[in-house]
Amino acid sequence: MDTKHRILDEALTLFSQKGYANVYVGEIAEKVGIKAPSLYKHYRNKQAIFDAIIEEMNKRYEEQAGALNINGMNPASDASLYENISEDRLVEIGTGLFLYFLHDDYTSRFRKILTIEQFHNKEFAALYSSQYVDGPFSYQKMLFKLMAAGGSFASADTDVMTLQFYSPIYLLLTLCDREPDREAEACKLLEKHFRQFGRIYGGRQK
Amino acid sequence: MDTKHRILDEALTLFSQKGYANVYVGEIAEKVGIKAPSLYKHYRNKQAIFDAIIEEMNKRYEEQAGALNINGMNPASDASLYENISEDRLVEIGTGLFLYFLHDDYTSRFRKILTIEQFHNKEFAALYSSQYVDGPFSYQKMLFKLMAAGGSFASADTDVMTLQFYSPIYLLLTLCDREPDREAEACKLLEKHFRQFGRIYGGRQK
DNA sequence: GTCTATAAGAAGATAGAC
DNA sequence: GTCTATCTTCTTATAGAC
Repeated sequence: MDTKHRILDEALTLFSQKGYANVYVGEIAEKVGIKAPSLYKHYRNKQAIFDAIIEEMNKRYEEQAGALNINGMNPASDASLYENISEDRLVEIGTGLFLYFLHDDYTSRFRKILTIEQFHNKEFAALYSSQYVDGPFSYQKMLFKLMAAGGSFASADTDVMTLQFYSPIYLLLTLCDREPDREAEACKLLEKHFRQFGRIYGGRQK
Repeated sequence: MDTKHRILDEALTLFSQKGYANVYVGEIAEKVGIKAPSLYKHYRNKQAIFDAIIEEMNKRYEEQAGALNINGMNPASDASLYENISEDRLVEIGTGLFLYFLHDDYTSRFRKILTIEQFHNKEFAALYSSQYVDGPFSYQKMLFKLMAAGGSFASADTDVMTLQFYSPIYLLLTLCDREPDREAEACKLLEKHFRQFGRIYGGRQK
């Protein structure tokens, strides 16, 4: 990894731990193994480093959407995958979503930055909501609609179903961001949630 | 309100909007209507203002517990209130919990500070979890146990029930902290959640 | 591209008059 | 208790040698 990327990487880590204002340029430089002035050969100023992180994040968001098989243009194409779904598959989807968000190297650090900076301006607030509320919601809601259509799931109000399915994932995700030691506890509770959710809303099992 | 308290109040507002590091002593002083040096007659330094906020918060936490009728020493004394409970009462409890946390003047500002500062040190992380995860959990869990004992509610796994009941409140609370404009949307969704939760777990109606 | 030296400015805090 | 003036320190950023 070249110096420019290593600066971005160390800055991302530091910003995610302390927030933008508490990280000094000299601190980033030290982690990279250079002196502060050298850093200005790669980025115009401190803000430019932060902007580059945001930009990189936006780039990865596209890829992430792809990785999660979201296809906003043609959701019907994914239908076959979810029409007939078992309770185990539900646990698998939920756990996958949880562990992906929790452990993904870049995503998890960036989520912490958004958490810290969310009240600073509306852009950050909107970005946070889009990534950790509205995005997962519309994705999950789409799945439930497909599952209901396939007959393997109850066709209750999908908004509420989605809220009840995703909210525990969200709560435990933010809990583990804050206290990583509680991951095992969270996973145990989460699996119980998925099983019970499956019992409540699950229709004909395949 | 005397100057000392007004300093605390303005500092609380500013810290909750920008975080500790982004608020300057002169800024707090300006809001109060004095010059920065005058502020040092009331508090030893900037950190002392922050510490006073934490202390005040701890004091209010006790009162809050009282307001919510938590009686850890003798939970049975509250039993009569919850033994026979209707779906409407459930909505009332949930909405009350949500609106109390969302709008309480001091609580809501302090929650934002905790949100911003939660990754700074373990004390803040523990405080956040205690106030917005473990506290509400144990309170709500106690209620469900009483309700199950009273026969008005299913006696399912109370941990999962509590998670499924409270997580949507938590998610929508953090959403409204971030985007206050979405409060109406959140309340609508929340009521649907409570009704559906009541249908799922509600036993004999009274 | 990295360094040392240093400028420029911001922010916390103190001194001492009123 | 509040003010103006000032000190000190910290932090960003630049200049210019190598």
